[in-house]
Amino acid sequence: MSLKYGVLGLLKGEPLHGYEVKSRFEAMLGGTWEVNIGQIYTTLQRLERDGLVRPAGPRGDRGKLLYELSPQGQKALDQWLGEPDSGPQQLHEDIYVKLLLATRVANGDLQGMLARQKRTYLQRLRDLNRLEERARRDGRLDLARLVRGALLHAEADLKWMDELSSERFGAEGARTE
Amino acid sequence: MSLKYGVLGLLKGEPLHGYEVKSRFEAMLGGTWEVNIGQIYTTLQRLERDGLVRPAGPRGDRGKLLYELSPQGQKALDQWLGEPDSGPQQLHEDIYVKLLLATRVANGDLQGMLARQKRTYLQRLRDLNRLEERARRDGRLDLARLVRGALLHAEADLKWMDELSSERFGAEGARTE
DNA sequence: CAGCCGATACATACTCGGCATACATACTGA
DNA sequence: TCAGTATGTATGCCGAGTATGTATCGGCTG
Repeated sequence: MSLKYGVLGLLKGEPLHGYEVKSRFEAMLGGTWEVNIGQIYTTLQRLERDGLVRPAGPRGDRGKLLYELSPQGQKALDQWLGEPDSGPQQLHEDIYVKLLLATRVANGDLQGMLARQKRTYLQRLRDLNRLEERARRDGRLDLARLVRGALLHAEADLKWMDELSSERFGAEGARTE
Repeated sequence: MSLKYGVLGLLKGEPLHGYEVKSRFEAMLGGTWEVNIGQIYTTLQRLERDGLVRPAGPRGDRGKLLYELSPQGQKALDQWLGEPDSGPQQLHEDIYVKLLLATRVANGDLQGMLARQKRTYLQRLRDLNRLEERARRDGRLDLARLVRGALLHAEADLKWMDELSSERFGAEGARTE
């Protein structure tokens, strides 16, 4: 999502060039997020266009161009950090649409779908647990905290699936016309 | 997110034109998702380009163009419904980046940030509860099920914030260089 | 009733940001 | 010299929003 502020945050403190922004960002996320390199550069260009970052000096070594935070960039970053994250609000996610369509279209195999979904979440739980363990082993407590959040989400999803699959489904409420 | 399959699913059974796809979609989501009209048409064009839908007859009334599902579209829809949703996997969300940056940049006001975030989630809980109640009153049990999922997520987020704010934070593990 | 007016049904075009692929080039170490 | 990595640019798709345009319909007013 918002590479934009990630980049701003990394630039706070020391100027970096594009490629290094990429590696710092990925390191910060503990390897859980491989950023596309092209995206970094377009993001930097847009940030420059909007006056939030600026080149710190002329191009160096092999075309390397250091960027630094402008005062406005500083301000924008602080503001973003200061306001709460609204998250992907509401029901704008694939799983919701899939559930709705499954009840009205594939009424037959809804239980199967729930079971598959459940298996998916279980797998995620396992992955996240391994990730958390690794983060702690590496002394990356900050990362472990993030993973903890993701774990809670996966557990919530699992619980949801359990609730759903213990309901008896009918076509109730699935009509819209 | 994936309007694409939402559109396919709505087209299953009866041909519709763009504007009506929009209203059906929004009705299906119980008014929690106002779709952009332009997006519907571009989505339909792309689906036609990819052979998943096709015009059902010539343009009618006032330029109205009915679309219907092609056999391939049918197949694509069934496949999508059959596979589990992978969800926004990993830690690619704003809140994670924000937390990381907050610990390493704004170490001072992390507790404040957590508190604000908690308030945001509480508000969401209230909103979702109202929404669920309304859905049940309207006999939209399918919708209520979705809202239940969103509620569980919000609760998980809240729990996460509680865990975090009862930790004592240091700069441990926040270094990457 | 004529005529106008605002709402809504219906569609297109344009723009921007996110994200991915592909490509180019220089350096560096085996 | 060959593989890999550091570093950057160009290009294109898709999601999503804004703006615009036309036809119809249900009024309200003179």
